[in-house]
Amino acid sequence: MERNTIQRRAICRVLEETGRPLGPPEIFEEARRHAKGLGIATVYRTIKSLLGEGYLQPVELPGEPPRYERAGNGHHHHFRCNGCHRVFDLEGCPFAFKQIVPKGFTLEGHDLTLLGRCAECAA
Amino acid sequence: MERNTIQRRAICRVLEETGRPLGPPEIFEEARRHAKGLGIATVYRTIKSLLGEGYLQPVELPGEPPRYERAGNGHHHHFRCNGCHRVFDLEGCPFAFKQIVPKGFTLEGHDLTLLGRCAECAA
DNA sequence: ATAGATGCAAAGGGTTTGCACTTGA
DNA sequence: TCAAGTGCAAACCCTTTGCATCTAT
Repeated sequence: MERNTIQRRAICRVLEETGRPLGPPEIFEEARRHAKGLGIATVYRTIKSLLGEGYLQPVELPGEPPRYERAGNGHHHHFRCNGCHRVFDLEGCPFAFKQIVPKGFTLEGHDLTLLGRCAECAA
Repeated sequence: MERNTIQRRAICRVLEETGRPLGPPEIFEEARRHAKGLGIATVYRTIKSLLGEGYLQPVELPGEPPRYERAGNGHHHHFRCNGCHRVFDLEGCPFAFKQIVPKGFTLEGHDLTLLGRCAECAA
């Protein structure tokens, strides 16, 4: 992936503008509007390439297919709305997870997802 | 699912004896040893049935296919070993997640997975 | 001009379903 | 006995890959 193609620009633009983690189908739908005839295979290939470049990072939520967001926002977690199923970034992680780790186990990382209703869906 | 078949007994037994969340392939492999000729479709069908009965509950970890464990152990979280990739139950959840929820959002639940090395793999 | 990128269609991998056969009650 | 349950194979869905064509440089 070295060329600056219409398809690649469209995909990056969607991810920039949306500002929240998106899955391949969502990216496909949106990017297609800026790149007529876009194929789903190109979306998958471009995501893979952008991951390799460090432009994107995967957002894996329990029980859901992977989403992707712009990399470089530091350590953070996510909130998934039970109403619209959109995913939002959360800031801060002031939790001492080590206290529930069994003896002998070594803690190397963690994944936290909060669930509920976003501001729009709570209303 | 009303009959007490060899296949069903084998599947339940594996889940009982292992005591940690298992995925369909893992269940299939083990249960096959107690039920010759067991088909993978039966594993999926039986899991679905056992979920419906409340005998099993799903364990969804980020970026991984679903596992299943016996239901009824109350609220808890999981630890996935980066060495052997097995998943263990954790006890306790003394965390105030609400403090990182944005204004206007309503918190209804959470998923927490700790990652690291189990006692065996840490050694 | 030409290697990289794309679109289409076919192939993969995991899960579900249709159907004839088997089996528990 | 006979409907629930099973095994097999085909169908599905999402993702990846092969290949001829297109295109950014």
